[in-house]
This record gives sequence, structure tokens and C-alpha cells, in this order.
Amino acid sequence: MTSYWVRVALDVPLEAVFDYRVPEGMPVCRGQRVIVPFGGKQEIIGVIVNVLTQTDIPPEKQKDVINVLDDLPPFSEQWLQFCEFAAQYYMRPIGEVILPVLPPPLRKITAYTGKTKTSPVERLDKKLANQVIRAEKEQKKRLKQQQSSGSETTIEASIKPLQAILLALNDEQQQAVDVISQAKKFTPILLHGVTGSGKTEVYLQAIAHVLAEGKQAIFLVPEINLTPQFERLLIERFVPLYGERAIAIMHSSLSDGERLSSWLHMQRQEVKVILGTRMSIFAPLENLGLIIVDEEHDASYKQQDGLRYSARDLAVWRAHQLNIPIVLGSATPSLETWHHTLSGKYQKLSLTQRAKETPLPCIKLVNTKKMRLNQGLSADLISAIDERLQRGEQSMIYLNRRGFAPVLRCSSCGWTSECMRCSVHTVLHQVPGQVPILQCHHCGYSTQVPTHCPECGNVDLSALGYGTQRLEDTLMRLFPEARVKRIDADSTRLKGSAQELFQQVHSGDVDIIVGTQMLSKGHDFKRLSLVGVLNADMMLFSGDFRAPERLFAQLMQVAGRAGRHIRDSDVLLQTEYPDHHLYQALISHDYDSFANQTLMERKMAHLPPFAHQVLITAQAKDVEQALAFLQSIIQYAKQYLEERLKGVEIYDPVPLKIVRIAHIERAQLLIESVSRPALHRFMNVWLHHIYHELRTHKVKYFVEVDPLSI
DNA sequence: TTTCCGCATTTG
DNA sequence: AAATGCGGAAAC
Repeated sequence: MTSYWVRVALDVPLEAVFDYRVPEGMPVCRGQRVIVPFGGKQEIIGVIVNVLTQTDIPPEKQKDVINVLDDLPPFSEQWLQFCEFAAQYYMRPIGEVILPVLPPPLRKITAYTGKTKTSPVERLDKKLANQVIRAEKEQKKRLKQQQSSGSETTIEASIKPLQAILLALNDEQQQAVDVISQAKKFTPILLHGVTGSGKTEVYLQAIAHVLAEGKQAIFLVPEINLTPQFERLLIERFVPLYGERAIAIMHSSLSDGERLSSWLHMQRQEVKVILGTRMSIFAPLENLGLIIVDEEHDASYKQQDGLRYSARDLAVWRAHQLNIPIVLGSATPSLETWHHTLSGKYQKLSLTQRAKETPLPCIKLVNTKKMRLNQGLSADLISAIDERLQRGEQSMIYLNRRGFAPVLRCSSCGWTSECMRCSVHTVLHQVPGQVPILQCHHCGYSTQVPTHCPECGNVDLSALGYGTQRLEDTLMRLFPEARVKRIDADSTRLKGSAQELFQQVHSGDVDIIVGTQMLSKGHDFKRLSLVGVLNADMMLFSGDFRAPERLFAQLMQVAGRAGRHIRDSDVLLQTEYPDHHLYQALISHDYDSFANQTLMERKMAHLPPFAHQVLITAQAKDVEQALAFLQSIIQYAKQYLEERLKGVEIYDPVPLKIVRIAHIERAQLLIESVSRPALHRFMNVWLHHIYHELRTHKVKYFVEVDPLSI
């Protein structure tokens, strides 16, 4: 009789997998979920990554598997290897990848230990079966009623031919669809098209091809609120052909039950297209033929906690693993992607014509350097808004700053309002009808607004600078007859209020829209013919080397809101640096020249994509401890890992720009190399040593591969 | 002497 | 991460 052990991945922050004895007669295989005892008296769910016939663990330490969960088919080899790659690439234990991507009911022990003791999967199946029975009953009832009332049974809507709805394409779109659907092996494709050039129709027709071949597709979008519109399109086109289960949705605001339901249908391979945010890249689909990443440049594809992965980068790897095409769509591609098209690694397909007839809006720069502004607004912008009001058209003013004013200041002694827990100013929030408060945008803590200066007692406290609330206030006073609406995180806090606000704008009940970057994505306002941009310069000189890239993308996106339906639409951008090459490229809608010049600068400065980076962030009670920890690990690397440090550069540790958030102070350390293999080889050895020898209890640290902002 | 709290240790 | 064990300080 052979004894077996299983090696189990657990969601614990430990650099290890754990071996368990398999009780006699319990069938096990790689990819199954198991319940195992862990530590004192915990029971947790893990995933079998290996079945062993021997183990090095001394017998007295060994424990038995409690139960194998067979309510789902085991995870496939292909899917497991994808997770293993992600774990290795992002330098985290495998359990921290596999378990967090599962819907909570599949990984939380409580779902199995409740009163009912049935599996959440069985419960869901029962619920679905009941729904079907109920629907059938209702159908029968309806039929009976019809018969008894004697009404003629009419032939239901004429049967449509079973074919996907395909809209007419222009030449460029058709060519793109052809290239994508003819690519049968790994083919990374950049679909570069301005807003309104019809990328969506290309995606849909490419998906139609893939489904017709009996394969599946992943469709990634950057934000939750973009899913409904794509969902509608996908359902309309593919549900008539492939049934209700063909389209599944996956994002973080689904309930546990909804996530379980989507996951279940995927793992049973009933789903044809999974639409969702970054987590959808872990969809357990077996027969993928295409991956689409819309707005691939968007920073939302980067997970900012736990496993810090880039869904776009993982998507490329998964496509490579499966040897299938991948489409990265954007009007303003990331420089990484752009670089790959220049080097020939990615194929570029351009959509240069706007699908509808409206030309691109005219972008005008308003030089505010020596201009007197009226509450932050230039005379040009004010008269442009006035013009739209006369014509009955809409204006949108974009200011990426919430609240009334970013800081409160004492005009006598210079005191400024600061957060008690964080090293930042608190922001004045003030809307009519509410008590004004000072709020910290980092930890959320808020206090009453002092009536006099806490330092010198002076009563003359002034609100410095402008936020969306103040802008709304100003515009209402400048244009008392206009209907002004503010759309930002504060005005849309309540569930459904965003939907309602956007609805008001769509139906034409609003003349002037004020808002933050929330406004920049997705929405297509029919009567909008003016976009004003305030305070763009702020991002131009922020410390991050990627700031210009992000600013350009954001401004292009905001500008794209204008003139989708009305000719003679304008974008007015207030700046003190109208000659800056970013703005110059922007007014001529010239992404290519901006990207090429910025890439050149990156090359000279040895920055990504010409070098690869890893960031270590240390957290402690005070920044000195964090810095000392980073200093000590550098010391170790230099002393003992000299050989492996070849081609790898470690920069000096520095405090973060915002040192303290919620009483925790942070410092970080950048490691860089031209060679990714060299960087990974060094990091693996180094992190292993740090984990085993250099851990100090007072300092927490985490590692980020390919950090987006530094 | 007992209880409680904070910190270090361990997890198969 | 979470439970346990340990040692010193406070409580009885």
C-alpha cells in the first residue's frame, strides 16, 4: 500500500507550500481544492499543486487532509501554469495568487462549515434549478390563461436567422478584423484608434469569428462602470446564437453569489465570452481563442494591493502560453506597447477615420501666465461657456481636484490645515446646505472647520486654491440661469447616484457639467460641444516619470468627450506653458510624435521600457526605521550577492513623497536592470535571504515588479 | 499568586 | 494572517 502526500498552496504570506498526508482511500489530484488543518486550530482551504509519494517533513509534524472538495472540476494544468507564472513573475508565493482570484465562497471555509454543510456550489445549482422550474411553471400558467380566455396563440416574433449582427465596417476596420481573425497563433496586436474610430465594432466582429470556430474569448475593460454598455452589446449579439450562459461578467462589485455563479459557468465551460475588469484575466476558460484588452494604457489594469499584477501584461503572457492572438486597444497606447510596435514585436493596426462624420474637436491653449483669472477661469473660457448656453449646448469643465479648496490657511501666521494621521493638507469641503468640514483625502478622517487659527487665534482663515465644489459655486454665480451639475466621487457616493447624474446629463437637463476624471471615461454626451480643462499643469511637473504619459492620455480622453455629435466643438485648455511639447502634440492630435519624443527621453534616461524595475516599499512607525531596514538589505546585497548584482542597480532608499499615511511612515527602494532575467535572478536570491535572515518585526515590506508610479 | 497585555514565534 | 507561547507588569 503506497502512502501519498499532497503539496498544498495556501493563502498565507509565507514563502512555502505545505505537505499533508492523504488519508487512505481519498482520491486526490493536482488542481483540487482541499480543507486542511493549519497552525493551532484553524481549518483552511488550499489548492493541491502536487501529489507526492514522499516528503521531507518529519512525521511528527505531518497532518492529514481533512477533506477534498469535488464540487468543481479540478483546475486545469493550463490554468495552474498560468497562476504559477504570475506567482513567479511577481515574486509571490503561489497560494497568494491562486486563492485570492477565486470567488470568496470557493475559498472561505465558512461557506462549507455552516449549518447546512452543503457546498456553496450545490446550493447555487439548486437555486438555479428552482429558477428554471419556476419559469416553466409561469410559462404553463400563461398558456393556460391564454387558452381559457380563448385568445389566438400568435406566432411569436419571426425567427431571425442565427447570425451575429454585424455593422458595416470601413476599410480600416475590415482590415483589422481580417488580420485578427486570421491570426491563429500568438499575435500581439495594437489596435490604435482615436475615440470614435469604431474599435468596439472591431472587437465584436473579431469575437464573432472566434465564437463561430467554437472557441472562447476574454474581454477586459479598465473600469466596472464600463461593463454595462459592453454587456448590452455582447448580449444583443451573442445570446441569440449561443444562449443565456454565453456571456459572463466578472468584477469586484459583484456579490459573492454572482461571482460564484459566473465562475461556475466558466469552469464548466458554458461561457463563451467573459467580460470584466482586471481579475477576469484569471478566468478558468479552457478553449480560449482571443483576448482583448480595451484601453490597454489604463492604470486600472494594475492591481495596487495584494498581488500587484498588471492584467494587461498577464494577458499578453496568457496569449503567448495558449498561442492565440491578443488585441490591445487604445487611442493613447502605453509607451511599453508603443515601443513593442516600433521594435516589431507587436503588430500595429491603425484606425484613423472617425466612424461618424464629425471631425476631431479643435483644441485651443489659453495662456494663463500673465492673465487675470476670475476664480480660476479665464475670460476666454467664460465667454465660450456663455456661447454654448446661448446655443442650448452643453459645456463640461474638468478639474482633477475634489472638494472646495485644497487647503485652509491663516493669513496672519501662515498656519495651514493638516491631517493628524497623514503628512498632507486637509481639504476644505463646503457645499450649500451642509456643515463645511476639513477632510483628509488619504485616510478619510475629517474635522470641523476651525473658526479661528489654532496657532495664533486670528479669525481670518482663507481657502486657498480651487476644487470642483468651488468651481460649481463660481459657475452658478457667473451663470445664474444655467443648470450646473457636479460629478465627482463626493456627488456620486450614494449607490445609483452616478447613474442618475449621468442620466440627467444625457437627457439634457444640465447645461454645465463640472467634474473630475470620473467624467473622462466612456460617456458619450450628445449635446456637448465645449470641454474646459483647468489645472492640467499640476500633473506636468509631478515627480513621477510617467506623469506626462498619463497626462497626455487623460487629456486626449477628456478632449474626446467633445464633438462626438456636434461640429465646431472646442476644447479649451488653460496652461502657463503653452509651448510645452506635450501640449503642442495635443493640439495637433499627434500621439505618434509625443510618444516618439517621450520614448527618446526615456531611452536617454535609461527608464522603462528601456530598463526594468522592481520597487520595495518598507512601512514602519517612523521613516528612520523604514530607511534603516532598506539600508540594511542593501548592505547585505553588496556584501554577499556581489556576483549576482552584475547588471543590476540599486538606488538609494528614499522616503515617499507623502511620508505618512494613517500613522504609518513609508520609504522605498528602486532596483533596476536592463536585463529582466538578471533582475529576476538577483531578486529571487535576495528576497529569499531578506525573508529568512533580515526580517525585523517592526518593519513591514512589500515588493512590486514593474511599478507604475514611483 | 493570578491575570492580562504585548510581542515573538510558528505554521506541514 | 492567525493562533499560540512567553515574559514582564499590573491586579488581587
